[in-house]
Amino acid sequence: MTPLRRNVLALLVEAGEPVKAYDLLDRMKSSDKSAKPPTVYRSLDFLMEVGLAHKVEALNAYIACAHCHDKSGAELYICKVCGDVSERHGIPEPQNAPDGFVTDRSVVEHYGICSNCR
Amino acid sequence: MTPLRRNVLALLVEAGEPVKAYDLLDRMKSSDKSAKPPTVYRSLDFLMEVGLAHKVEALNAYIACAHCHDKSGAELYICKVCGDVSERHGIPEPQNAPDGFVTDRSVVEHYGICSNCR
DNA sequence: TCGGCCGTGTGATATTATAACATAACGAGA
DNA sequence: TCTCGTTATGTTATAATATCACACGGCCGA
Repeated sequence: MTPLRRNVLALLVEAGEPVKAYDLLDRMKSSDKSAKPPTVYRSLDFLMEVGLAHKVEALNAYIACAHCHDKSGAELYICKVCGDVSERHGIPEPQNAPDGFVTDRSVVEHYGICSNCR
Repeated sequence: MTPLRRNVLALLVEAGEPVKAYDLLDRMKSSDKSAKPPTVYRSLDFLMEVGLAHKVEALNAYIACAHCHDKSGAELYICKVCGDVSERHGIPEPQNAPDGFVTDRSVVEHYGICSNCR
């Protein structure tokens, strides 16, 4: 874990909600003016690789992993009002996969309204 | 259903696999040289609105809906080798949503290898 | 000490998507 | 018929997201 990557992770944790790559980049620039897109994308790739971050596919945004202990995919519940994300690990095996289909990676994102925002 | 939209749908159906918006645009250009990005994105938005197409979020690509009879979300099984997509409707309600969370829309995409490609 | 790998710096560019405004097509009602 | 409102489309530009390609430097093991 290098300082750069640690910094990106810290920014994600601090945000506590999905952050766009270029927002992250802007925040990095306050400490490191030389930050450029590859800087942030590389760090994000690394963090996702080791399971410390997830991409929220339907938002093109990134979050710190709230569990930090495995690299399997997570199931995300995303409030469209406040942006809050709840994360669940241990997605059940898909029940109705086509015959013989072997799943590597699942993207599961539920968009709705959380109890605080109703 | 206008000719433009019908054409976009036809191209999606013909492709039979996820297609990128700009690929679609290139194909549209063979019949309509004036096609531009908004042309294709508007048609896609419409088709998704009425349930005739889906966006594959993790690929930034679009497919014709194989069921064509409802506008609820679908569960997709996507072969990383051949690109084939199987679609399932009637996703079960999420089992482990946070208390009081009301889901509007679910994105469920499983990436793996289909039986033909093993 | 050298060679290789890994991480980072840097500039450019590719890809995906939308904004903003203009024009056309069409039907409902005066 | 006229004209108004609504919906669809045309057009230019630009925003937002992501990657490529190449250079450099540090670290570590042979």
